[in-house]
Amino acid sequence: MRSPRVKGQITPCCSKVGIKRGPWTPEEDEVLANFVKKEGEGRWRTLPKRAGLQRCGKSCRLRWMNYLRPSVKRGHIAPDEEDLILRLHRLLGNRWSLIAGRIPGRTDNEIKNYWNTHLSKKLISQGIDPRTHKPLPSFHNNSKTHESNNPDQSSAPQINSCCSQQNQTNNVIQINSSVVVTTGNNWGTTSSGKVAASLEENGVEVEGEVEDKIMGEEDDTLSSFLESLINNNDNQVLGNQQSQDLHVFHAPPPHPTMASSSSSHQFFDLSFWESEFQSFGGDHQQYGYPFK
DNA sequence: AATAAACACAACCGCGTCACG
DNA sequence: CCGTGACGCGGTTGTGTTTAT
Repeated sequence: MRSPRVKGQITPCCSKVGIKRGPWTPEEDEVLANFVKKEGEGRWRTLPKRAGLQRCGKSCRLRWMNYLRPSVKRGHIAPDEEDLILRLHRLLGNRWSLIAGRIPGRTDNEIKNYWNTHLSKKLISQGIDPRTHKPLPSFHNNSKTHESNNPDQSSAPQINSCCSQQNQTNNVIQINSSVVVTTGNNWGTTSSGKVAASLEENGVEVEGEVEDKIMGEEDDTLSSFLESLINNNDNQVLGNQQSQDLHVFHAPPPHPTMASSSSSHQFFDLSFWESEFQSFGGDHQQYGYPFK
C-alpha cells in the first residue's frame, strides 16, 4: 500500500542541501530503529523529517531493510545457503530481490554482494561462467567475456527459442484454472532473466514468461514453481518419474511460524514439500532438499 | 613499519513500475 | 487516460579493513 501523493512536494532525495550521506552512526541507527518500530515501515519520503534524521528517505529505507530490520540475519553465509543462492541464480539470474525472498533473513544487497565478491569468482575458478552457469569458452577467446555472450536485450522473450539457459526436465504446474505451465520440453531463463517455459491457456499454447503469468496469483504459486524447478533440475526427482510427468502442484499452505511474515516465505513449509515428495515415493534427504 | 593492493560490504544512484489524483 | 510521485530494484561507487610486499 502506497501513501497518497501530495502535489507540489519536493523529494528530499533530489535536494541534497542538509542531507547527510555516508556511513550511519549508532545514534542514527537507534533513532531510525526506534521510529520504525513505533510507526511501522513505509512513508519513507517523509520519515526523516518525522523521525528527526538528516537523511533522505531512500537512505533510511535502505538502512532499515538491509541492516536494522530484526529479521535480518547477519554473518557468515552457510554452505546450504550458498548452494541455494547458486541454484536460484541459475534459475533467475541477477534478480537479487527474488532470490533473497527465498532465503530467510538475507537481503538482496547482501546476496548481491556475496555473489559479486565470492560466488562469481568461485564459479570462474571452476571454469563456469557465473552469468550463464555454463562452462566458460576456451581460453583463447576469453578476452571479452563480459560482453561476448550478452543476449539481445531488445528482443521480446520467446519461449523455447531464446532462453539463455535451457534445461531438460518434466513437470507441469497449474497456475490457475486456465493457465498450465509445462516444462516437459525445455525451460530456462530468457534474456530478461525471467523463467520461461511452455505455457498453455485453456489448452492453447501461448507465448509468455511464467512469472508474468503468475503475477497476480498467490505468491505461493511462484514459490511452488521455483521449488519444483530447483528440485527437478538438480536432482531429477520428478524427471525420472516418467509416469508422474503430469503432476500438478498446488500452492502450499502457509507454515505456522511464517503465517504472519511475508507470503514469499510460505515457501518454506516443509510439511507440504515432504508430503509432495512422499507422493512420489521421494525422500527429501536423499535428494538433497535444500532447506533444514 | 610503511605503503600499496586486494577485498568486503555498506551506501548511493538512476530507472522502472505502480498507485493515486 | 495521463501526469506525478513513492517505492523498490539492480548496478555501481565509496570506504574501511586486511593482506602482501
